[in-house]
Amino acid sequence: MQKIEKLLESKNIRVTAMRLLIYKFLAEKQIAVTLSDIENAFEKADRTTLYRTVKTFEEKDIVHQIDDGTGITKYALCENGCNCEIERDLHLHFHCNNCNETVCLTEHKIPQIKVPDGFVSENVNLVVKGICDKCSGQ
Amino acid sequence: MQKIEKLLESKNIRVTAMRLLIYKFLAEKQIAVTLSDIENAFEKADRTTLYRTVKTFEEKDIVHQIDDGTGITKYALCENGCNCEIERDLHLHFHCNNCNETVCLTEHKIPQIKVPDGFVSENVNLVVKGICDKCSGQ
DNA sequence: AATATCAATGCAATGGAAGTGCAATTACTG
DNA sequence: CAGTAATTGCACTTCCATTGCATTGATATT
Repeated sequence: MQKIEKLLESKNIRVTAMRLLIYKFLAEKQIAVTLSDIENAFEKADRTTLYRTVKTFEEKDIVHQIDDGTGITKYALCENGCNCEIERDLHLHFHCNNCNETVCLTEHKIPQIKVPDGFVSENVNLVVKGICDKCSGQ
Repeated sequence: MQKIEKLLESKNIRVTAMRLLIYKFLAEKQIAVTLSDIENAFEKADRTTLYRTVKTFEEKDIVHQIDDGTGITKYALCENGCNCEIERDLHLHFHCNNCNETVCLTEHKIPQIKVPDGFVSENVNLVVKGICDKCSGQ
């Protein structure tokens, strides 16, 4: 618990009750969550606060944004080998068409993508869609 | 010009002036366009009509949708080796962070993506971001 | 401990994109 | 040419993202 406070301090953002709660919520979830998910979990809090908290986390590389093609932005903690700061580009996400959940497959590296001459690759967003392990009955 | 009519007929959708114009517009553009782009090009026409026309094209595999991470859905014609019908999944798109344009790199194949056991991959969306050939001064 | 300062929060409102219902119009069929 | 079905235009709604401003809360200084 102290660990979260240390983390926030190391990122130079103030430690508040709200931020601790939201961080904990994200940490408990193993999947990427939408703002609505967070809203539902903290009905007492204001949407804007949650929004700005997540945005702050994003700026400070505490969470990263995921665009899984559902049209709704999702967020997930930058840990478990995510290494946003170092290789902030190689995001591999899996979106389940059945349960609609999106998970980060951080342990699976993205193969090198070749682009034509004249193009400069700075960043890769890769979303694989299909059926996740839970839904495939496995 | 007759070619477009033939195409529409072969897809079993009616040939209308609107559809011919929108198709021509998409064909002229070498990049993926948003609904707003189309709106700006056809200011006399109604948003809804344009929206539904594109949706119809999408259903009939005349255009495909692109989610390049800008949060706004883009569309591009399914030609030049796109082969939506056959391998409707292997979309490689390049989004330029400078000019904000998105192009289809259909000639560049996506390498095989491995997913963990229990996950079933049905579909892959890959967007590479960076600087395009026009903007790199090349 | 009181206060000044700046950040964080809550409320209200806005904007943009996506989507729907319905009436009017247009295209095809016989 | 009439009838049917699809297409178009208008109005409206919904949902998510975002901003302005006043208020509350936290940190630093005295």
